[in-house]
Amino acid sequence: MASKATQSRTGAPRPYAQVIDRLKQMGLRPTRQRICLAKLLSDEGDCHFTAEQLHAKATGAGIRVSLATIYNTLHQFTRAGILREIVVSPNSSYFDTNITDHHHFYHEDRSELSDISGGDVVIATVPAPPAGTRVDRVEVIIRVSQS
Amino acid sequence: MASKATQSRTGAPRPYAQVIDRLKQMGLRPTRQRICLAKLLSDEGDCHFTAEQLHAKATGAGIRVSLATIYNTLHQFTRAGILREIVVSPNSSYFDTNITDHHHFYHEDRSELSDISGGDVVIATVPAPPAGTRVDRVEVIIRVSQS
DNA sequence: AAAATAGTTTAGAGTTATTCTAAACTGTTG
DNA sequence: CAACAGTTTAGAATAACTCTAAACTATTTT
Repeated sequence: MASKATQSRTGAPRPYAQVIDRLKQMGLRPTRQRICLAKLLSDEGDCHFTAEQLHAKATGAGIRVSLATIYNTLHQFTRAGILREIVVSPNSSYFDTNITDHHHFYHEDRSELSDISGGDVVIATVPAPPAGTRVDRVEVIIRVSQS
Repeated sequence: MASKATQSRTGAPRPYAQVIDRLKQMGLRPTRQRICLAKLLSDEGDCHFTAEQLHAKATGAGIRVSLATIYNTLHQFTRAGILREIVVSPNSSYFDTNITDHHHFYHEDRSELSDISGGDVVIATVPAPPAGTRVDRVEVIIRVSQS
């Protein structure tokens, strides 16, 4: 029999079960806010957003959650590896639901990120990291603007 | 005979002449603050710093300049192309006196940038920019930390 | 299933980096 | 050197977070 979390007694589908399990796996108590945000993000598909933008979208979707919780949750999700933080603008931090290895275009005039699909950036040569350090990640950002 | 700006009547060396000429070329009035900052930066050689750091260094060197002017000047110099802004940390913006084509290591634990020399990063494939846009710059940041 | 516990959320205050404002100042031009 | 236009600056303002401590809620214990 399926676990209590993934299937109800009645066998009816439980839309939040997967998300709840995932939160538990990452050691986060499945609170209403975290469940709703995780669901919102997983339903959305690959996307990029700032804390403010997520707050607006959550609020618009009827989720009552404070901006402080948005920030906490974004950082927790990032630490847990289900979100990536991308630093491209001095004005605010972006988060990305696509956690596969990939790079970005940054549209300077629209302040928007878009993914560069899979193997479209190939780095032929990577220098050795300075002595005593290891590489955490290689980031490529292609800044573009209206032509 | 050399221009008034680059050589004095007596033929004595004028340490600020070059810097003054450069400021004029970029359409900026050569004020005491701009002259001193430009001199400080050109004497320093390749380096990376935040606004606060430059302000501290200027103040330490006896240059009386406000933080607001540091910010103004950094942006003017960046617009003029003699400085590059590098966005790597959500906490503050960095500037780079090395304006040649190159990339960076970012030391996450020390919050410090270092240059990756010339051809040490080779990008084999660059995707076409999205329709209607042109590429302003390709940035590679290799994030490293103590190993 | 109530009580106890421990982890969460939140409003609002606090912080930090940066920008704005408007008054004082200074380089340039006539 | 006067007049003008561009600069600088102190201090206020803003924006994006982060912190705090009180209220809340999921989980565990009884």
